[in-house]
Amino acid sequence: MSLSLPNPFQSWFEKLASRSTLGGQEREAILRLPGHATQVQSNRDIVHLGERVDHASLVVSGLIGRFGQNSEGQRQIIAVHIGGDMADLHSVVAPDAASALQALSVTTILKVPHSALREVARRYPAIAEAFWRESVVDAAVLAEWVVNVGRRDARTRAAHLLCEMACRYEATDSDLGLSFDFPATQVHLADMMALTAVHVNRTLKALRDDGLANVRKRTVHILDWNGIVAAGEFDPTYLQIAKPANDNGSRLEARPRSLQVGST
Amino acid sequence: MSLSLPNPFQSWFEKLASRSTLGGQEREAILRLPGHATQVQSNRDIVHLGERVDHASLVVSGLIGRFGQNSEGQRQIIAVHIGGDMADLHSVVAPDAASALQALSVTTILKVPHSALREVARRYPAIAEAFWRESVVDAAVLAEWVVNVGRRDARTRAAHLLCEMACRYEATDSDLGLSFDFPATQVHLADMMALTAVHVNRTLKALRDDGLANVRKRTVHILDWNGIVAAGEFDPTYLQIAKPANDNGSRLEARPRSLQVGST
DNA sequence: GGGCGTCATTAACATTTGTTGGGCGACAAG
DNA sequence: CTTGTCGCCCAACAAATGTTAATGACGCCC
Repeated sequence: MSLSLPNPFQSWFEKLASRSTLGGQEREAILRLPGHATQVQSNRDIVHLGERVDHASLVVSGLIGRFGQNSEGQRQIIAVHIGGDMADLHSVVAPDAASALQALSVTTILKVPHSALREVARRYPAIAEAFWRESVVDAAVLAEWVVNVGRRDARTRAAHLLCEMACRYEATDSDLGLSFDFPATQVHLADMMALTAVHVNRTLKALRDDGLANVRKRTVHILDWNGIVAAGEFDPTYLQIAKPANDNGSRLEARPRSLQVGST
Repeated sequence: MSLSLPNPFQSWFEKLASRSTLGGQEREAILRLPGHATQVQSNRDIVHLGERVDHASLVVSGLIGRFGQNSEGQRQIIAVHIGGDMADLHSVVAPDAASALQALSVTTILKVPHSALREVARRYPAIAEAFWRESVVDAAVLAEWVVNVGRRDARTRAAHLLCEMACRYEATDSDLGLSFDFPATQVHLADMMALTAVHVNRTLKALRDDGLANVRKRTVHILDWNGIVAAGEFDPTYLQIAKPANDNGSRLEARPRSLQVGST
């Protein structure tokens, strides 16, 4: 299980460095960033809708959801963030929150001042570019969510979400590919997938009955990776997760349907 | 109608400058960017899925859609871009296209080399930040689309889309607030709203019958702005469109439901 | 150890949206 | 002028998902 949470900035840096070229100086600058640790209870706002923030939130452990503007009680989770994710890096350039950030479980975050982030970005252009690229990757995930919610039926949608989370958890710890703690209730899942909670229940039952995945007690067990990838029409390229150097480090066989990341 | 398309870079610069602080030098740098004009026929790809591009596409006139990865024939439009939009600025930091770009009507674009964009970003940190911010605003629009597709019924969804487009067209030309050319077919609209074309037809008829909007012949006429804003639960803040200096320049009364952009 | 709240589960029924199939008008090509 | 295509429009029926309501399991607090 490795001794989780070594230094939150460490794992964030690794994620940045897997997508952007960053040197030793940049590494030092990231690792020396200031941060204020905070623990948040389940279903409590981390950032309120419309609030102007002066810091970004790095998730240390737990689970965070970004909630879209709900009109008449209807909520929609726009994105989720797990340990190692900077949940609102974009707030550095857009401090007026257009959506709320809420803990989906007991979560500990590190509040990182915008001023410090701007400072490292100003000083190291490679970091500025890496920050921009992270925002772009977040947008790519968002785009995939539009497709998921818009054009896939409940079963496919659920399978796709589970595949995405499996890949993301595995990227933080290669042990977590097929079995990971995902502390979201069925109501939360409903808000992610744009379904009702009871239909989520029906759908998860179907996946369980088909031997694809067991989502229970806030833990996800993938029982048949190839099966659930097929059921979810899942292609991980949009996540822009670099392949681990030793490719048997991954329990998850990528199976792109139509495109391959260029390797030149 | 103003003499449309003065200099495409001019209108793009104005949009950038409305959200970011850019000075005279930055202005010059943007205006002097190189660009290769191209005309694209309706329903032709501008960027293919998986293609690696070395330029971004600035829309001069017409309409462009970004298409999500469709699995089994099902298509989903993730975003649309009108004149004055840089359709894939994000490709500068993520050149492998995760989604296709397609013209929805006869469209003319300006291909701007990534090298030139990187150059101005490297040279002017304020431009680098402005580019990042544009990507963040695009992501905010995407987030709103997730909500729209996920949590609003067909009627609300259509009204919301029309409101969004009205605001965006008006931002490019204040005459275009209540009546604008929107050359998307009902099939395109279906792909934007995650409905079938026949249900789009039903829905537009309902909006017409209710005296809210007339969408016909690829032209949109908003008949009752307050009515359609209410029907679409529309709050324009996510678009991050600055208010014009003389506030009676706008035919569109913003009517935020729950939050106001900070004005300090 | 009992009571209480949250979460998961299921059933019966209601509603929205999709599907199929057809017709009509505009327009371009022959 | 004829034919074919495309886009819009509509109706009848089918399927997916939402709604409401009830129950049981579990953990927490007093």
